[in-house]
Amino acid sequence: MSSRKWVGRVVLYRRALQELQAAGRETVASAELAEAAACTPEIVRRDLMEIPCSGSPRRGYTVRELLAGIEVVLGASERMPVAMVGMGNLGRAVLGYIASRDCPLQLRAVFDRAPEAVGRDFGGLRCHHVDALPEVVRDLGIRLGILTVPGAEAQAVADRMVAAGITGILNFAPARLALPGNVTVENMDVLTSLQAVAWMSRLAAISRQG
Amino acid sequence: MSSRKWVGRVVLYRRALQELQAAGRETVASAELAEAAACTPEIVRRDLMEIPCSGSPRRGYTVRELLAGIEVVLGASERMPVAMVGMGNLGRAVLGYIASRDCPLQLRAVFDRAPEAVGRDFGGLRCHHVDALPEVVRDLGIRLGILTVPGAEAQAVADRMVAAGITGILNFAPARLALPGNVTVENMDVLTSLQAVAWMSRLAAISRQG
DNA sequence: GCCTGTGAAGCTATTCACAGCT
DNA sequence: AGCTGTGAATAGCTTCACAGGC
Repeated sequence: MSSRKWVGRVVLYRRALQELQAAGRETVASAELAEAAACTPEIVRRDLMEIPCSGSPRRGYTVRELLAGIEVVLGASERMPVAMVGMGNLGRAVLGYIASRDCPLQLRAVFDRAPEAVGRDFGGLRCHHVDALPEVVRDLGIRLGILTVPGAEAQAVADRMVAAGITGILNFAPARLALPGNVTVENMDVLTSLQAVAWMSRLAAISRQG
Repeated sequence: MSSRKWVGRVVLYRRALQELQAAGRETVASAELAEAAACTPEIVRRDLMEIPCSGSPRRGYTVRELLAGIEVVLGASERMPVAMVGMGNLGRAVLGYIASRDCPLQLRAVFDRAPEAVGRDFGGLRCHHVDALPEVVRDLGIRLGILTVPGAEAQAVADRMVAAGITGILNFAPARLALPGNVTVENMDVLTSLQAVAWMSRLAAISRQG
């Protein structure tokens, strides 16, 4: 039951729990977490069966215990190192997200190809030329990469990432990468998602009136 | 069978077909489209059952016919108008995607709250103050919105979008929006996806060695 | 009374298998 | 021989229903 969907929801539970903890709350019911993750209480309870914790009837789950359990399972305490290639608008925007407090990953190296970007400082990291990717990634033992380069360059850069030892890629380019099966790819395809909302909302409108 | 997943794949077929057409190809097999969309030939063939087209054995599908069929079904020829709120790094990055040739949607209005952004030109559009959202969206008949504001402001801005008549939102803020059921929301949650790749790739590594 | 934990049913999406056409 | 089109089987996820504890 540790599927992609499961992780996505658990990350949302974690986020909600952090807010609850900051607000001083001690316990929480599955229904409340369900609201935060836009799912049902049953799903929440099933998801939490994979987490070392137990809720008590009438009171719900202990915020502190649940949060600790989630962080153990997700390995959130490890601050896994990440590399990013492509420091345009998008790269800099993503940089902002990763710097946010509740991100359990740590950006350790950034790369670009453009001479005006190389050597510059981004979020405290000096931008390397993308040719340095193999050494840097290997030296720092980085396994995770974020791809924020233009679509035409995505495949080539991804190949170099994989050659350097990266096994997980968050791909923002509007292209499906062809990579070995042992590499996990998550696509953040803005154009596809935008067309999907357009279609889904139109569909909803049609089925409502029809 | 016109689900969210279906649209996502059809958009990818469309993209692949455009490239094939540009390259002068006349026919294409389901296996080739499957590769482009990272799925199986069977899925492609089932997906295409919703499209007005027919493949012929031994030759496959006619690129031109299939492309035309997809554009009819997706309504890609309409150039549906879109509004965007939040013109920071992220907003400007997304602007670049939407301007790309194969995006069948048209950005018609952009908004921000910051005085230094309001009045500025972004991709040929003069940035409005977010307070003008109701009139502008209503006047232009916009139904689709892109939310690229910081997480803390996302819910408030989304509420205003919905009040102004928007029924589909592409949400980049790391927060689940609470909106009426008739509004379609697609979440592009960078932090969640990043943690998902981290987990999935770690899981793959464990199951490979274990 | 209220909330958790979970078997069982139901649903959706994908894969298998293969008939049919050119 | 090669590729489409599709019934049937399967797998995965979600919802239903309810027993059990505080």
